[in-house]
Amino acid sequence: MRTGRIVEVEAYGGPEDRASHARSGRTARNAAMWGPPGTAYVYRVYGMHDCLNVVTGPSGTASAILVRAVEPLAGLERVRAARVEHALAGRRAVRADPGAVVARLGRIPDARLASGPALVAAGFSVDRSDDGADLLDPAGSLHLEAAQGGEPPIIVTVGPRVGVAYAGAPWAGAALRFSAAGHESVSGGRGATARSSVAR
DNA sequence: AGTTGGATGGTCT
DNA sequence: GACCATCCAACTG
Repeated sequence: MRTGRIVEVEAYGGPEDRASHARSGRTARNAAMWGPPGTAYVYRVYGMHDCLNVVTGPSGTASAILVRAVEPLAGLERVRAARVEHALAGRRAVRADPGAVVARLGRIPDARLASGPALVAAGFSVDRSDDGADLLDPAGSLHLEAAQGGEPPIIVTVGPRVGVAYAGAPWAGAALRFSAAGHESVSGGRGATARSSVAR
């Protein structure tokens, strides 16, 4: 069993949101976005990375949040093993020298095993076969749970969404990215950078 | 420490 | 045929 705490998300709206996959209306790829709240929307980007979204708006509105980063809480070695498995299944160049990949992944700090949208999917073995899944079903192999409590509280930082400059104003700059301030597991390359960016 | 470019394929124009 | 809701290695300074 792998569990983790979501520490970074981005909000995407329906067809009116020029940065949303729903901007061109309903297609085969984004059909899950129009499902009921709690539906998983999993898409592939840049030809190799899968990303997990959770539908948030009512059926037919296509609102969803992208899960950008997770703090692994349990099953850490399973998460790490999934990262290795995913890497070895991927690029041909990687398969040529698997030892180096395994070594590199072995050095990743626990907190950074799922510190990016594609890393969340890799670490928790989410792929497009999960597209359309009901994340509110406690019996589902992939599902959301309420926080157990006892965790340090999160202070939320807001900012613009990543990688959507093409959308233009006001969508590109809209403050729709929400992350745990100073949290080690948020995306952004280096944990040190993420921490210092909120220092004061 | 910061920047650049390659990998890689589905989707939309 | 262009464009991506990305990641990482290999550069430069």
